[in-house]
Amino acid sequence: MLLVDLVRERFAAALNQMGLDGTSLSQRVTAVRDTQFGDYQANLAMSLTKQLGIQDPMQIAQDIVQRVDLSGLCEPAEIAPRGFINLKLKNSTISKALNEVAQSNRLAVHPVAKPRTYVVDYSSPNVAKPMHVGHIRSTVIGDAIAKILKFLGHKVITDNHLGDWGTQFGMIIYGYKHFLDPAAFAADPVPELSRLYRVVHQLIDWQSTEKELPKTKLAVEKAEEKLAKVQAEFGAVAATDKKAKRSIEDAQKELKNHQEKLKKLEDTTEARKQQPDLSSACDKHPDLETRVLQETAKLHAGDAENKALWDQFLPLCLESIHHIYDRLDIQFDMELGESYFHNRLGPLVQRLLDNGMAKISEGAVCVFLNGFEVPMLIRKQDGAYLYATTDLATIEYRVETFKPDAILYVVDHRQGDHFSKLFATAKQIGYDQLELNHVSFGTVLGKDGKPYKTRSGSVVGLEPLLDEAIERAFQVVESLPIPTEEKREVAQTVGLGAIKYADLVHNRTSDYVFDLEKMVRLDGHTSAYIQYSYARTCSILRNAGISMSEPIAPEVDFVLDHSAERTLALMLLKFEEVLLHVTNDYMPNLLADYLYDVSKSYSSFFEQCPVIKAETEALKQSRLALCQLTGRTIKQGLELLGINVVDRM
RNA sequence: GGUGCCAUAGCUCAGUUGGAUAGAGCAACGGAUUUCUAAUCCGUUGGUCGGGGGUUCGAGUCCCUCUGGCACUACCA
Repeated sequence: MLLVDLVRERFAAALNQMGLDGTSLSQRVTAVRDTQFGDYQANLAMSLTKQLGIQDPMQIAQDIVQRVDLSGLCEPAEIAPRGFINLKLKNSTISKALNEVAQSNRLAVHPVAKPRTYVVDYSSPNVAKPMHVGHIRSTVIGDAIAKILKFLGHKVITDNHLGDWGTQFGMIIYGYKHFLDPAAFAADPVPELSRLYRVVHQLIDWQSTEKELPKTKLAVEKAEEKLAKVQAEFGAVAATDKKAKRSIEDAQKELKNHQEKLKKLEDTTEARKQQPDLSSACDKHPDLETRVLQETAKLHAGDAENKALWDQFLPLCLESIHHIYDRLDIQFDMELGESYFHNRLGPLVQRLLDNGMAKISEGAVCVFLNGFEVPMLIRKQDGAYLYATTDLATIEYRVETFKPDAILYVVDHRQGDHFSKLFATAKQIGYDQLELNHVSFGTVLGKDGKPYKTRSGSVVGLEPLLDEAIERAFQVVESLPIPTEEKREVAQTVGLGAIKYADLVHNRTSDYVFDLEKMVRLDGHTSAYIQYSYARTCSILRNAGISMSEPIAPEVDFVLDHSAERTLALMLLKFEEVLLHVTNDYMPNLLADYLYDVSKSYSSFFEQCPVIKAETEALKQSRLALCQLTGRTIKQGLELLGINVVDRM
């Protein structure tokens, strides 16, 4: 049981005596914000003045404190101005709780009383496209959430819902048929497939630029005219009339937007001139986007040639992305891509038509939703199925197969609209008991505050980033007096941890600026600092001849006289609460923050409290046990974030 | 046009169901080293929490409004 709940129980009993709802009110006993006030605070009195008809919150606080029995748990409660009740745990309470943690092989984190079944859908890249920095977030956040849920005793199925059936395959199939470099393909097929993807993508981009250019020029002209008109009409009164001023500003803004777009298109046109070969290919393959869609449609329709190419390409692509997952040390329970659900789409749509859930509108099959202006399209006019169709079929499959209580989609926030419609559709067609949750996250930005791209505008590949992080870590480790082989291992662990931690420590809903230099800096708020703290716990235990895994005694009498000892001890006891808190709203950054706090508390303890040279044997035992518990907590916590530790670094 | 998200220290970011004097890291400055790992610790400087209004005993947090930014906006995924 959580320490805070022990305290709450005592308050609940006292509040019940007063004729109040103790169970719910006692939730207002929480850890203090500011440790100068103690360990816990009860913010009850000031909110009960009306209910109790007593004006003075201090008097209510008095009443509560007189009734609450904290014996054997806390020091006598103190009442502070404005009715705060401040609590301090008895050191014996902390010592007892620490012993429970020490004797437990899971740090006294209890399996949840009501385990749920979760399907966690994360990473889910399009396999034919090269993986880039944007894929880190889904992968790392999803992995951490799944591990934490599992550790808490939930049943968790992780699924990498690969994009292996979409337009991108039409693109590489088309590229393969027209732009293949056979020698390159024979030598190493995956880079050649990536190149084909990029070529086709480039040509399509150029063609849409061609189309957009005249339109945009026209739009700029129109915006200029509009601005002139508005200025003529309102210019004279703009200084005094807010509305007039606003009209002019809007017109200016509109013009600026169109001008910027035009500039971009012109730049693209200019860049195209630098590549005459590709440019002429562009002319030879007009309306490429349609051609690509046709190749995709043929694949979906079972065309023998395209299916054979797909069968040839897919294993190659999978091998390539698995190589990255191996490096990231990420495993999935399943990898059922979109292609897996292909055969379910037709029957699903037919069933929804038959039972009246879906209707045909303008030749497309739609599910009309309450609260949404536009319906969910599940089959196009041309008979092709959509992303949404696959998603519904996937829900259907998951419910049939796993009977989950919840499905989590760890996908970036730009797909929020899609998911709210998807979930509404699912609910409407009968999945109303299922928690469908879009665990969304923000965009990875470059230092310019725009989505992270290279200078030339292409996305940044994932592997070079991993290489660089590991290389930088290696440079730091270089001087350590350990074998080269071990240095490599340390660099690997530290470099990878740096990238994962930097991603996890940010609130997932925020955009964040990707700054490799900062995250591998190895000081400040980084994983290296936490890993270093772990290595220091190992070092002390090593010097004392004690193992990390075995409890050092059946029972330790923890000495908590030094404030650094006490702070560290309380920090260690918060582990379970933090994990539960993480799963409340699927926020792994709370665990990342916690581990940093543990490390800071440990560093402070390390500076001030000699362990092996402690004044007495009893003190030494107590401090050794604190080191061991710190090490175990950090190791377990980082593991739940998908980050490893090393014994020395 | 509509919908959603965001705005906190010079920079990058935290901030729990609304709680006491708003935090961390980096940067800047000043200290600590006969070391159980200095990849460390201790201290100083730094804020009208975008503006205004409201609810509340109490608002960075909830509501309204304005400003600024981003995203999404049915036959792509």
